Amino acid sequence: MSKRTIYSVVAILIVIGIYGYEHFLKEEEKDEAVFEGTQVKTETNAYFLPSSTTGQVVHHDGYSLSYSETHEQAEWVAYELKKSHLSSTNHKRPYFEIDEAVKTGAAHWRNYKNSGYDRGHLCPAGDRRYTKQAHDETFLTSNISPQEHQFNSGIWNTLEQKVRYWASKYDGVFVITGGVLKEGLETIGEEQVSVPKQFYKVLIDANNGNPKMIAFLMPHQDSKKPLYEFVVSVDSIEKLTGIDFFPQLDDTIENKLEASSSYKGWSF
DNA sequence: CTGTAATGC
DNA sequence: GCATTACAG
Repeated sequence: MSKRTIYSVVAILIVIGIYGYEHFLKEEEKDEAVFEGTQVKTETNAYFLPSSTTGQVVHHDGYSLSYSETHEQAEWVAYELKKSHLSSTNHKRPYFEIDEAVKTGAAHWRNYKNSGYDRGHLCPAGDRRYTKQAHDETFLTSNISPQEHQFNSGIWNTLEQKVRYWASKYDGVFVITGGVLKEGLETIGEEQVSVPKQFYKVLIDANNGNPKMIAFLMPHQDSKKPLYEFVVSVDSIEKLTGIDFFPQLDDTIENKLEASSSYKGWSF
């Protein structure tokens, strides 16, 4: 073969490659549009996604998030915890990585180094133990918030374990969680990652015809109080954060469920 | 479970 | 930077 022929073949291959790659990207986008738009709750984790106040929603395989560039962390992380997700498999802790899907640039883990605060998971690693891939995916810096170790390993951990208990008991729950982000918070690191003064968790169990919700709001400090002392209405968290939870629900149902601060139906 | 830190290559 | 080990609530 002459050099010229080889060059031609290479050129053609590159063109085919670029075309194929773009075609592939379009297919991906199309899938996602269908996924977010019309598909209902059977398989999707998009169905219960809250509104974003930042305009930057990122989807991963195991969870979705809305990233706040000003606070260098997610304003919410949302995921479904199915009963089938619960696993006792042990995985080695990987290193935290910058979430490349966050286009404004997610924070580096060095911001947390020697800050005195934990890299506190929002979507807990313990909820994604069913595969190594799902587990490791929680170690993105878009999925963490600075937390006091006493809080993280204390009452927050207790709440996360209670969520796993409910996921098992009610055959799955949908979880939305994050820190309450406001102006003027203490920050850590060069990138100024905000340290929330409160953390929230909102749950919905919609596995039968009678959906139920529960929401928790916790001060950023450990506590010996029982978990139910931290139950609040979803409405109050919406007011605090500006996030609209469950906008896809029928308004009548949404209004009724979100106004309630009762934990009837959730066994502690 | 939730994590940090020290050490060695 | 990565791997291993030790430690703490």
